[in-house]
Amino acid sequence: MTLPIVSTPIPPPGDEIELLARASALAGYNLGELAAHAGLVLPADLKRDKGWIGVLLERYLGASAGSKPEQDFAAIGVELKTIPVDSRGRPLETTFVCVAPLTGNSGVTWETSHVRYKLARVLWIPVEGAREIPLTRRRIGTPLLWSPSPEEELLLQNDWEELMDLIVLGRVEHITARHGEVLQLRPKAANSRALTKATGEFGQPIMTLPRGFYLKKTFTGPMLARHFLV
DNA sequence: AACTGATCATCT
DNA sequence: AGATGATCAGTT
Repeated sequence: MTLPIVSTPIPPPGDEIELLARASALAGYNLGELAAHAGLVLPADLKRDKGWIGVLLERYLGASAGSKPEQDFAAIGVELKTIPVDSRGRPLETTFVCVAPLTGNSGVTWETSHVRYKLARVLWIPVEGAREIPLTRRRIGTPLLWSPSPEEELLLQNDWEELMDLIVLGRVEHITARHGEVLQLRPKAANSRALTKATGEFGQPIMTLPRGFYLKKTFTGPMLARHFLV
């Protein structure tokens, strides 16, 4: 297996087969090898570069880079997610999905939600994430091209509806990360001083911490496990 | 081990 | 301010 040339931006994949082939070709390489081959300087750790691995893999796979509110592979409708895993392939972190809308939610439904859109088709790439492993030696795992099963989608929908109901009812500040079986709502902000508009208990406008939807490890764990078992 | 709030970089 | 890419680190 040989690494693709990445010194020049590589074109988006034409279809899922091509995308999966590119991702599969990266499996087994470590971050030091991929960084060197791409001519990038690997950070000492991820403390100040939390999205570094995601950006690196975007580059190798031909994702439309940057911060556009679109899927990573818009043309083929696929989202890319790297997920840090332990030695047994279990997730080490929750997975950010998208920012939660805290205002203007009258009439929003699961069918039209950003969560459903983002998760409709995801290329999961596990990456060794144990902190004992130096960043340079952490290896890329086998990719998984995934869509939620009917059961998984129902779990997601139920949680999304529960959380959105609370938001609409002005109870966003009462929501904890325990609400939801598989989806949780937590801060997603530059820092604790960042505020956004929301609706309060009495329907009044309030300023609160921006929130995001995250997939719990109890969701992504079994999802990955099933894949690597089969 | 899960939860929880906080945080970092970059771009539009 | 809010989107992209997420992980850190203390507490329970």
